[in-house]
This record gives sequence, C-alpha cells and structure tokens, in this order.
Amino acid sequence: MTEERATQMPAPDVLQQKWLPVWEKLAPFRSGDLTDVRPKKYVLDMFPYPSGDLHMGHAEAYALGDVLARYWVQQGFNVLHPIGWDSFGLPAENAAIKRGLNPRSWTYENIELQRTSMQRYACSFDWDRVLITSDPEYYRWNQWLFLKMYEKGLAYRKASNVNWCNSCQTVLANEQVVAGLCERCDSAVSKKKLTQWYLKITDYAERLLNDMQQLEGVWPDKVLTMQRNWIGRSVGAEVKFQIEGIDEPVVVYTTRPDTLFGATFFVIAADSDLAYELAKDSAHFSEFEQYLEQTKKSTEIERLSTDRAKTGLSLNRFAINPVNGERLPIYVSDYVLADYGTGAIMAVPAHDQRDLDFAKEFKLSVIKVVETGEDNPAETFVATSGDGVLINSGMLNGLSKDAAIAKITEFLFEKDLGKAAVNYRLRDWLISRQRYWGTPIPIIHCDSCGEVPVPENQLPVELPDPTGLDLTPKGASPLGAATNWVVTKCPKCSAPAKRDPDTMDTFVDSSWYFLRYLNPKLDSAPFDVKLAAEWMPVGQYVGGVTHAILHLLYARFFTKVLFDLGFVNVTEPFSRLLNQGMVLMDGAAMSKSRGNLVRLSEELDEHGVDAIRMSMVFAGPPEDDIDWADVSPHGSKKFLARAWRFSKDVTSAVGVDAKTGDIELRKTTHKLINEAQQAVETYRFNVAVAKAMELVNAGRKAIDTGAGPADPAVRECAEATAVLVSLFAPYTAEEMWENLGHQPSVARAGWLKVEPELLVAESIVCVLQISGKIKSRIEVPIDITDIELEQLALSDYTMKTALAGVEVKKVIVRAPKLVNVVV
RNA sequence: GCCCUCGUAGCCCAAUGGCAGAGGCAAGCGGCUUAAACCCGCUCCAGUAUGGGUUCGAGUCCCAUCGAGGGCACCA
Repeated sequence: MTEERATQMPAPDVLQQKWLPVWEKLAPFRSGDLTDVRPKKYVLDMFPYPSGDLHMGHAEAYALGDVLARYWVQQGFNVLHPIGWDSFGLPAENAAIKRGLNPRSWTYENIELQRTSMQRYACSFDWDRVLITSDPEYYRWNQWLFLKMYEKGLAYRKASNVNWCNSCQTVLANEQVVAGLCERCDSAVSKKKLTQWYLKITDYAERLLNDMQQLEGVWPDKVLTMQRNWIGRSVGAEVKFQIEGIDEPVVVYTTRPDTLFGATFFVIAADSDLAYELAKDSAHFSEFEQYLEQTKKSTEIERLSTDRAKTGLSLNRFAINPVNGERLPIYVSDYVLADYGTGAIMAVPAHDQRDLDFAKEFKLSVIKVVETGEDNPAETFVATSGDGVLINSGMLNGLSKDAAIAKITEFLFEKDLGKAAVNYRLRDWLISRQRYWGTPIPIIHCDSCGEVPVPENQLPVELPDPTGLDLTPKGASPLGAATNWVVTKCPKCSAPAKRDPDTMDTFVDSSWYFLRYLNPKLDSAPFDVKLAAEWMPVGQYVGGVTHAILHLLYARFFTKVLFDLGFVNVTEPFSRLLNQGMVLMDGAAMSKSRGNLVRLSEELDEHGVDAIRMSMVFAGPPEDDIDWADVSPHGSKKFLARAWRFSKDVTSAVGVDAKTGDIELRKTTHKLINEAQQAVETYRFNVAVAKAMELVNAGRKAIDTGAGPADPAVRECAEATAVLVSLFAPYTAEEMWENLGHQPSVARAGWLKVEPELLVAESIVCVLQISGKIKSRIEVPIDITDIELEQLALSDYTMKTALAGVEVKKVIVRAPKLVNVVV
C-alpha cells in the first residue's frame, strides 16, 4: 500500500501548494529585463471582463494561449505574455446597480478573484505588467489619445440619428447593433437624434481594407471576410440632379450609372435634412412630419425586414434626369438611408429590386435599359441586375454593362454632371455613452469659447465618487448630476463652464492596451515609443471570434492613427491571429438557465488544473468548438500519471551523454519532438499532445522491454517529454523535471534540439503497387535511386508473379517510398 | 437569397496527391487484486456523406447533390 503511494503522482492540491510559491519566486515568464539578450516575441491573450470568476471559455482560451507562449519560451525567446482587465463598461455597472454596490469595489473584487484563479491555472503571464483599464493611470491616456485625435480632427461632435437602446438607455455604435438588436441586452434598437462624439474611422476605410493584404494567410479568412463586408467598399458614380425650384443640384450615389436612362423616380431618406428642406414649404408637410415620426419610432428590426411592403410619401416635386431631361417624381421613404451615400437615390426599378418593390407599391413606371435575356421586370416584378446589352439609353445603346459604366461616368465628368466615386458602408465610430463606469470625455463646454479640450497637465479627468449619484440609466449621463464635478472653469477664459458628462465606449480602452503592457507604469506617455519599436507588432494574438469586427477593427484603426502620429512604426497591430472556438455542453452554449452549465472551479477541484488544461487542448483543433460532453478529463489524468511514472523510472544520472544511448529510441524521440514542433507552430495543438503520448508510450516500452531504465536515450526521451508536457500540464511537467533530478523550472528548460541526422532513417519500407493496388512491400535504403528501385521492384517475387505474362505500360517510381507498375 | 468552411471507426479526432490510423474515449479479452476500482498488456472497429470527373494513383484536386456550421442580407 505504502509502496504504491510512493509511485503515485501527488494530488492536485498538493501540487498547487508545492509549485505556486516556487513559480512566484522564480517568475520564469518575467520579460522586462533590459539585459535579456533573447530574441523578443509578443504573445497576447485578449484580456477579460471582470464579471465574475473565470469560466470554461476562459479556461480554453488561456490554455491555448499558454501553449504558444510557453512554446516560444522553450524555443529561447523572451516572450512578452501579459494580462490585464478590461474593467470599464456596462456589465460591471449593471451588476453593480443590481446589487447596490459601487461599480469600483465590485469590479476590483472580481479582478482579484480572477487573478487568483489565473495563477492557480498556471497561466504563464508576466505578472509585473498587469494593467486595469478602470485605473485613472490607464484611462488618463484614453483621454490623452482622444485629445490627440481631437487636434487632428479625428474626434468630433455631431448631431445625428443614432442607435438607441431603450433598455440600456444609451446610444450604441453601429457595430454594437446586431440584426437590429442591442448586442448586450438583445432588445430592439431605435433611432434618436442626438449630438454625440465620433471618431473618424471612415478616413481610414481604404487603409483598413488595403492593409488586410498583410494579414492574408496569418489571420483566419473568416475574420478578414467579415471585416471586408463591414467596411463594404463599393465603386460607382455620383450624379448631380437638378430639382425644380431649387438652385443647388442634389447629388446621388449609384453603383449603376449605366442604368441612368432607366431612372423613373427619385427617393430621399425621410430622416435626412434634404427631405425636411423639400417638404417644409409643401402642402404635404403635416403628412411628412407624421411619416418621419413613424420612421424614427420603428425599430431597426422592422426597418430591416425585407418582406415588409415599401412605404413612402410623394412630395409632388420633381428632379430632372441630367441625361435625358425626364421629370422624376420625388418621394421620401425609409428604405433609403440618410447616412449612406448622400441620403438620396435615383430609382431604377427595372434593375434594382428595392426600387421595383417601391414602384409596384406606388404604381410607378418601369423602364428596362439593360437587356439581360431574362423576363421583363415590369411584368414579373423581379429586377434584373446582371450584365447585358444597353437599350433605351441613347448614347449607351449596344454597350455592355461595364462599357456603359465607363462611358457614362466619363460623360458625366466632362459635362460637370457627376464623377466616379467610392463609397463605404463603414460609418464613423460613435464613442460617447450616457453611463457612469467609463472614461470621462476630456472636453469642457464653455458658453463663450465652445468646446475646449482639458489641458494635458490636468489629466486625468477622474470619475467622481459615485456615492449619492443615481446610476440607474435615464438616458442622460449620471455624471451630469454630479454638480461639483461637472461645474468647472473654462481653461481658456476661466468663466464658469461644464464638463462633458459622457463617457467613452469601452472599445476605446481595448484599442491600444497592447501598447500599454510594454510599460504599464509609465507616467509620461501612454506607452514607451522605444519599447513599441522593439516589441510591436504582437506576434501572436489569441481570442474569440466574437471580436472579429468590433475590437479588431478599432485596434487596427488606432494603430494606424498612432502610426500617423509617429508613435509606432507598424501599421497593423497583430501579425498572427488565432480564434479559439467555444466550450459547449451537449451541443449548446452553456448557461445556467439552460441547466447545462459546467463549473470550471468544480472541474478543477475534481480533476486538477493539468487534466483540465490538457483536455481543452487535446479535444480538437483550437478553432473548433469543444463539446464538454465529448471530453474526458479522466483520460488526460491517466496520461499525465503515466508520463509522471515514466520520468520516475529513469535511473541514469543527470547529464549522461544521450549519444551513447539506444539509437532507435533516439530516432523516435527526435522525430516525435520535430513533429510536435511543427504541430504547435501550425496550431495543431491536439496533434502535439498526441506526440507527447507517443513519446511516453515509446519511453515506457523502452524501459519495460527495450533499452532499460538506465539507457541515456531513455533519459533524453523523458526530458524532452517533460518539456513538451510543460506546454499543456505545467504542474506535472515540473514534477517530471524534478523526478529527473533537475532544478526548477521546467518552463525554462529549453526545447530539445532536434538532430537532423536522427530524422533520416537508413532504410524505409517501400510500397510496390500494380495499377495503384498494393501488391508487396520491400525494405530499401533511404538513398536508393529511381533506377535501382525500379529494378528491385520488378525483381520482387510477388511482383514478378503478378506481372507474369502481362504487358507493362508504364512504371512510376517515387524513390524511396513507392513504385507503381501500370498494366 | 448570396458567400465561406466542414462531413473519416460507436464517439472525439490524425493522415506534404502515394500503405486510411498518430493519439484518445467507449467496448471486449487477459494480467494484478480476497474483491472492486486504479493500473498494466492485448484486441475489436471505417475505405473516408452521395454521384461524377482529373490522375499511374484521390480522404486530399475539380463539378454536382445532400447534410451540418458560420458570415452577409433595404448600403443604391
């Protein structure tokens, strides 16, 4: 009984008590030593929201990030692998309101909880670099960067119809509206005309698009596609239309200038300024106002539903088609968007389904100008959008679509009636929020001076104590009620003035945090420009695909702005991106209400950190979702115990020369380590784990029935295994390393240097085929020539018999692996 | 509706166009044990969703169909 115990791996809680203090003391992942000569590599995990303790999703993400971080350390790199907390934002604030607590204390308690869990989970973070975005030392620099953008005209305020979440009582960025619903609370989003702060991301649309070429192949295609869709570049033309009774022409944007002769009416977005101007003096003004009211009230969901009949209102006014002088009746409608293009369109019902739907509703004429060979849209009410021959189009008749676009664009330009134009779906980024728990916008509103930036030396503008403030969402920022805080002096004229009461979208915080990690305590600048030059770009970013658009687009935008400001010398922040999948249970996302929640802490208590980490990594490719029902932590545990016993059974002394060991085992070890290396570098971590299992199997066999426990090759195999295992199971690996007589930590032991000469076998089994069917196998030297191999193959007994009397058409030889005789 | 990805053993998953199995789970048999669990050893299991095509040779490349997942969808 006691004997058995001695050969058992210690229990998980014993391992924790033993190793956590050792790791804290040795800090194997400290990366800030200026004299460190190792080459640098920046591995970054997306930082968490402190909304409670870590859950299964965190466990997977951090296990995967750790494989990469620990791997590169073993390969001799100085790896920067930091962690922090994205601690501002609505979840924290809502939770705080619900529990009647200060968002601050609630947030920081959760941070401590998560920090402890991460340490227990053996995350290889550099704990010297922790940052917390709700610290004034951090958000001060949000404000500083905001002011830099303000100086450049990249931060500005405008009145516009914005997305409004009635439940969160705040505005939302376009990116936070998903299918017409609020990303956070899933309630319907409506429009509200408000004056808000924006960042001019549209100035960077072209660069955000073009620079994706650098990311091709190193970011998941899926993410690149989503970003391209989001930016939504389109090419077309702007066309000037005169409106009867108005001097200034109205410009419309179209991607189909070739169909200009087919325009039969004209539509203006109901909520645009132009619509108001035109309706103002008309007899239809009250109807217009009614329609406008209705438009604004309708939620995004209703507006987007495609099966809804088109609505609108005739203004009884006319636009003149510049190419043929036709009078086009002007309508207002909500199917035209005020903030895309110019908010007005020429309607070509024959070749645009939306226009056709509207024409059908209002009995407007349909003129076909592109003959595509399909049925007439005027009869079928199915618009044709493909290529064809232009008809009914004057000078364009007979041309193809592309030729017509080129010709008409040139014509319009020459006559000063329009020009080629590019448009983007991307809108400017709305960053002001009417909530407390965020970065105050560093602007002071003065009656005589207007918007005045807070002077740099007065930063940070700290959040006031929330005691006594009503944080419940009311549609206006709670900060507005903090009189002592709001009322201040104008920095310019010293007159009484008011602080801007809004706070910033938390995506501002996460748009540059990767730079702050380089020196999170720096108090003279947001980040150290010199360190940025050394460490950037992030070599490996790991996080969920949920941030495919929002966070990654914003971070790319900020990086380009910082590049333009001369603060960084890279234009893209993240050179490689890995999106991990989700952890599911029985095919569905885990949730308490669904009753399929698996608690991380319970799993860790039951199976230990190592078994859980290994299960996460081994379950499948990292991008795939893991179904916890398919995962066997018990299996992982068994393997780890086996690996541990392997290390325990090695009897040779530390430092024996592996070269004197069993050559076959050495070959196996080097081959497997080489394969594991390839697997890790191509994100096939599950395969790398399988290689570790093979190593243990090989080692076990060598000890029991082969070279024996004292053979130096067995030690080499065990040590290489310990290092490989350290990527997935740090505690077990540390024990193995100790069993093998080494000082901690195995984390810095170093990857086995693969000897190329051990990778090449002297002989190999060659497959002999007849017409693609395997007939025989022969063992041949690795360096056999094609000619030699062919002769050998044809003289093989089985082959000879099989080929007797048949005509050989061709012999394919792929030395040394295969010969195929075609008959 | 449009675009992308993926269908391999009972299950999770491997396989530079060249022997379908690396590894694991589950199952079965044997050993250890008073017994059970643990542990150790061995074994079983698919011709790769379907139908065509390219090739000396296809899980891998191409086309179509079916199925699953994801993205986009009044952006003129």
